[in-house]
Amino acid sequence: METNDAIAALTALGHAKRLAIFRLLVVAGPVGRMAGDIGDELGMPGATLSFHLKELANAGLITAEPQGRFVCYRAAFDAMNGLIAYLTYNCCAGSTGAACTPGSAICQPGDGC
Amino acid sequence: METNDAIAALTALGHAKRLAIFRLLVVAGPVGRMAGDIGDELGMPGATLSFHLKELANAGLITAEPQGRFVCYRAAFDAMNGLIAYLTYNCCAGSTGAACTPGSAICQPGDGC
DNA sequence: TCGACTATTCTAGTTTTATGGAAACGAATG
DNA sequence: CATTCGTTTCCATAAAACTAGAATAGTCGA
Repeated sequence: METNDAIAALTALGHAKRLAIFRLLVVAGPVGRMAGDIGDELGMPGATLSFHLKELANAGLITAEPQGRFVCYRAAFDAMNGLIAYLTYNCCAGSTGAACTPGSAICQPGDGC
Repeated sequence: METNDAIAALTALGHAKRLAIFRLLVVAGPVGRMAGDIGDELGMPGATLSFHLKELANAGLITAEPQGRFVCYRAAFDAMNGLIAYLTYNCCAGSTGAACTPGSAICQPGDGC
């Protein structure tokens, strides 16, 4: 992931509503969610939702697939992992000190963290 | 990490100069860098640098330690890892499908990725 | 105490981004 | 074809963020 892509992704995520949308899609997984479904769950007007969905799509963080009248949005997991890799790349100049354990904090429900 | 902390961190990082500062400090590791040192390397005026450093510090992404006339800035690795954990938490509702491998993309120089 | 040096705060002007009502668009349904 | 429904675009207003010169505050060496 290039610097400009990382900036675009971080800018897109640095907003309450967009982060909520993205998290919803991350949890939803590869199945994705319909646009209206997202709007209902997050309680935002269609115009506002569409604006933020476009921002996320432009940043490469989500993808849109029209299905008839509906549009299915999905998180772009490659982009998410690429962003994480960008943030932590060459952490502490590559040394493996205690402070630099990128990814060590990743956990899932039930992991006890 | 709470949602508001994550938003603050992502907003702070979603800016070219701040991301450059943060990456510099991530690579620098626990030793950190002096403020003027950062300004020299990134070529930005003192006032602008100070503004962005404060933003990053407010977001909890970096810490400042005055050392006489100088101020040493360091990346807050806990915050970085917490942010990554927030982004990927409960990915795909916890299933371990191929699309959902949070942290799998993390790599260091020489990893061949 | 003085002057040199480092860093921050003040301040104002410019630019960018967010919001949501209204209208328009496209696809399915009858 | 006409209608309905989900979604997007248009637009004007409102709000927030970026930038950097100038002034200020703290620290060190002489």
